[in-house]
Amino acid sequence: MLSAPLGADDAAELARAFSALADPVRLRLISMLAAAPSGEVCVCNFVGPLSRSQGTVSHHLKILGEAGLVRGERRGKWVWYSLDRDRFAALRTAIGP
Amino acid sequence: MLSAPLGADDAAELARAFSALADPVRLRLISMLAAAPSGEVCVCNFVGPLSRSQGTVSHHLKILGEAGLVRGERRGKWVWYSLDRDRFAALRTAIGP
DNA sequence: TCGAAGCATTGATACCCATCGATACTACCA
DNA sequence: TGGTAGTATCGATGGGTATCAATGCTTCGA
Repeated sequence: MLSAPLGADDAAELARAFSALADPVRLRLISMLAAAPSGEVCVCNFVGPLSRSQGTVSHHLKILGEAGLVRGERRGKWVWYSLDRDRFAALRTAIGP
Repeated sequence: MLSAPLGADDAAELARAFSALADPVRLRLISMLAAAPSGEVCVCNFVGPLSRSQGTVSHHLKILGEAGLVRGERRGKWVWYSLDRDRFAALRTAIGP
């Protein structure tokens, strides 16, 4: 983006990606995932620290998943989420040299 | 963000910055500024290519300015806008290693 | 001094989204 | 086969925002 003009379609797609980062709850979800030693956090471990209902947390995780920033894996009753660091790298180059 | 947990206040501030990038019109404003040889573009040169009213363009430039991503300088009847590349570098490190 | 051009601001409107409570779905266990 | 716990989805609601037309403000030239 910082090195070439942007068409309307490309701009819309990139805007959707940044929209996923434009919420404090989602940024905290990401930072908690980044700080987890195992790289994974189960949904039940998000609800308390974020002071949001379980439904709201699930909603945010879905948005991050649709943006390709996180992915979830079901193991038994729990769903464990982790970051897709390649996706973050791609976004970083979009606003970088 | 990818290397440390995020408090509620820090998350809110970072979310405001990404909110400024979460709009296709603003992303195109940024890319037009980045592509300009002189690094500057006057407001009147944004209106046509973006297919938005002058008031709407001014609105978006204000939001980008409040986010610290662009700044405007009045010269005569015209206001010339340019990027703050340091601000972009700061955002880049927020989502990177 | 007056008019015109460039830009910013305002008020109104339509649309999107974060949030919650309630409910449905899935997996495990007795 | 129920019952329970974890997760996802749904419907409703309040707040935010992109957009435009209209208006106000600033600067320059006649």
